Amino acid sequence: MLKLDQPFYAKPAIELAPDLIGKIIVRRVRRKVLRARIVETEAYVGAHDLACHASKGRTNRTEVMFGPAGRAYVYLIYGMYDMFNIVAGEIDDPQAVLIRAAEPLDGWSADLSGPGKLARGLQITRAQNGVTLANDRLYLLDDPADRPPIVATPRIGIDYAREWKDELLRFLDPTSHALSRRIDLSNGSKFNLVPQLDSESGVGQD
DNA sequence: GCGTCGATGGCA
DNA sequence: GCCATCGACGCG
Repeated sequence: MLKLDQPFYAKPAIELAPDLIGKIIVRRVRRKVLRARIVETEAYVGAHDLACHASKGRTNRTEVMFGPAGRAYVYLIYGMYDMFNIVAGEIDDPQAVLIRAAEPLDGWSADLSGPGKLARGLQITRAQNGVTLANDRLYLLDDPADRPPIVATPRIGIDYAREWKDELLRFLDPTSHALSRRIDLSNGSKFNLVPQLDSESGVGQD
C-alpha cells in the first residue's frame, strides 16, 4: 500500500477524479483509525465550470482551491453538511474533486453513501479545510491490486449550471453497493466506461 | 417504490 | 435567495 504523495494530486480534476476511485482514505481520530475505499467522485474543473464554486470568483471560501493540489477543501452546505473535496491542478487554477461515497473497511460499519454522510462518518469538518493530505491524521493510500471499472455520469445536484450540468464529470465504481444513487440500468442509458490506463502517473513511493 | 418538503446557516 | 444534502413523510 502506497501513500499518495503531492505529485499524484497535481493533475487536472478530470483526471484526478477517476484516479481516486478505489483509493483508501485513512482518517485517524482520537485513538481510532478509520479506513474507507472511495467509490464515487466528482470533478469541478475550474473557474469556467459554472458548477464550480470558484466560478463566482476568489473569495474566503474558495481560497483553498487556488492553492496547491493535495489539500482538503471542506465547506458547509445546506447549513448542516460538510463536503470533503481534494484540491487538484496547478496553483491559481481552481479545481477540486468532491469525494461523494466510500465503503468502510476493516469491518467498521458506517453508511458513507453520499458526500454529507461520508464527511460525517469520517469526522471531516471545516476544521480540516486547507490541511495537506500528507499528515498522519488524514491521507490516502493506493492499493495497486484495486483497479475497478470506472463509469462516468453527469454530476448530482447542479441543475443550475446550464450546459455544465450534462458534462460527464461524476465517476464511480459500478460494482459498489455504497453509491449515493443506484446505477440506472433501465431504458437506453448507456454506460460510459472510462478507459483504463496501464499505469497511473503520479502514484509515488511511500 | 416514488415524489415532495423542511431543516439550517454561510455565502454572495 | 440560493445551495456540490439528507431523511421523513404520504401515497395507494
